[in-house]
Amino acid sequence: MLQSKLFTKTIKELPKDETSFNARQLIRAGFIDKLAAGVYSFLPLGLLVHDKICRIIREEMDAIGGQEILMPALIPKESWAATNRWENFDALFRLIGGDKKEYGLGATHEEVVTPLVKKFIFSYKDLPAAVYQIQTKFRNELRAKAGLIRGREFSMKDLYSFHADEKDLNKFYEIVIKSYFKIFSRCGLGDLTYLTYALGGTFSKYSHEFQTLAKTGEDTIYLCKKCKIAVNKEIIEEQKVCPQCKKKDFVEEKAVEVGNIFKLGTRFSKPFGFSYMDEKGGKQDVIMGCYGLGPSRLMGTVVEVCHDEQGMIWPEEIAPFRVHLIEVRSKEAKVKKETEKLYNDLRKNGVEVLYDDRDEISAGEKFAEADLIGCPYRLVVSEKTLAKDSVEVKKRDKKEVEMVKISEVAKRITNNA
RNA sequence: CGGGGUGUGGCCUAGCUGGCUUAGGGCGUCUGGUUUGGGACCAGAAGAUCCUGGGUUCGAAUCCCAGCACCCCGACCA
Repeated sequence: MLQSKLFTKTIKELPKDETSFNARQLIRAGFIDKLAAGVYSFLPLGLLVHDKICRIIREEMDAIGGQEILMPALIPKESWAATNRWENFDALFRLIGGDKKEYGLGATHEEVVTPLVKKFIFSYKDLPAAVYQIQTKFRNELRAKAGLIRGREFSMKDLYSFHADEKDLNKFYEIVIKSYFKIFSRCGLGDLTYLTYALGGTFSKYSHEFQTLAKTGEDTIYLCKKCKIAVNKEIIEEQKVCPQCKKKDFVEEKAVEVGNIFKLGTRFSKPFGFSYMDEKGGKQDVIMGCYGLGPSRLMGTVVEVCHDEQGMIWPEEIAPFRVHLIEVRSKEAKVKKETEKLYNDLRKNGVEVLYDDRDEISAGEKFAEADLIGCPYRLVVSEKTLAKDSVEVKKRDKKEVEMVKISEVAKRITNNA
């Protein structure tokens, strides 16, 4: 993309109505814009990151047999009433339609997905099944905070699985855990994210959270370094030992909850009468699991964790562009010509490039913006580099710069070196 | 929902013990010129319901009351 065509701009001052690092940086760099507390627009750069996270999630969900669907956000009161959540779900946005009909905006979708899947699944032969969606969720938080970490409107991937028995659910549940770790690794948070035991499973003793270590995190977890798993506050207050090694050798850490998975059992299949016929012709309740992961929150978490004083440092797979190509303005037409050529050449090689082709902007300003935006590779073309028939290559997370022959740049960048 | 803080051009802000404010500065924007490897420089210009409503006063951005919005701490978080 040509940066001269990008309608957003970066700003020098931090927004005063935000304190969280992720919101400040993302607003400053033109990735998002705030409309109201906990409600943000995604601008071109931010949407690119968000969509890349979603793409990774889709790939990993598809890989474990998840089938993507899209459910409505406008959910009639009757659906919620079936599980007594119309009255009991504090964070539900409730609204009234023109015909006085009441609706709740989708905060979670068990009440929709269960009757939906029930229409198609009747037999043990139809099980197991797993469906997921990526959709905007609404939660009427009493207090939105921390930028993208806790909004009132946010994106969420929710996967629901349906099984003939508990054993099959348990098997799939473990597969999802592995899949989630792949997702977090690909998003650059692999080393910082820990499976965390939490209460709240209606069918099993525990639910599980995925907690990413971050100094600015709102959660406190207790990490068992030996087992590489953690427990949350509820657990440590109840039993004070690691569920795995049964020792209480914990390190207290701040973290952000980036995912949460539950074994639901029959909690939703029972009220909706979702059962199946087993091999002997008997009627059995369907056993369910649900698995949440928020792309927008994940994006905010990455910013909290991956940055330096100059700006963001996007992990390669979710960066808005792989390369930020900077043309240092020159009186010699050659510089623009060569940079344009390189831009086209890189794109032909499948490299995503943000090309700072603006004529009026000083080199220093371009560098500062490149650091702020945080693409993994910065390429600089100038009279200086062209004198050596080269391009300057710098990785965002490294200090060193390297001169690379123009003819070899595309290879160098695509090779992941 | 309890407690605290903040609200001034698009952004960051000064002014806030009332009058010297025709609301000052910086960023950004526009015009002209100079610059050209780390958010450049000079000159000029445009751009403001001082959050909203009410009150006190000869006079309110400034004081009082009410409301709204945003941020932070706590509570809450299927």
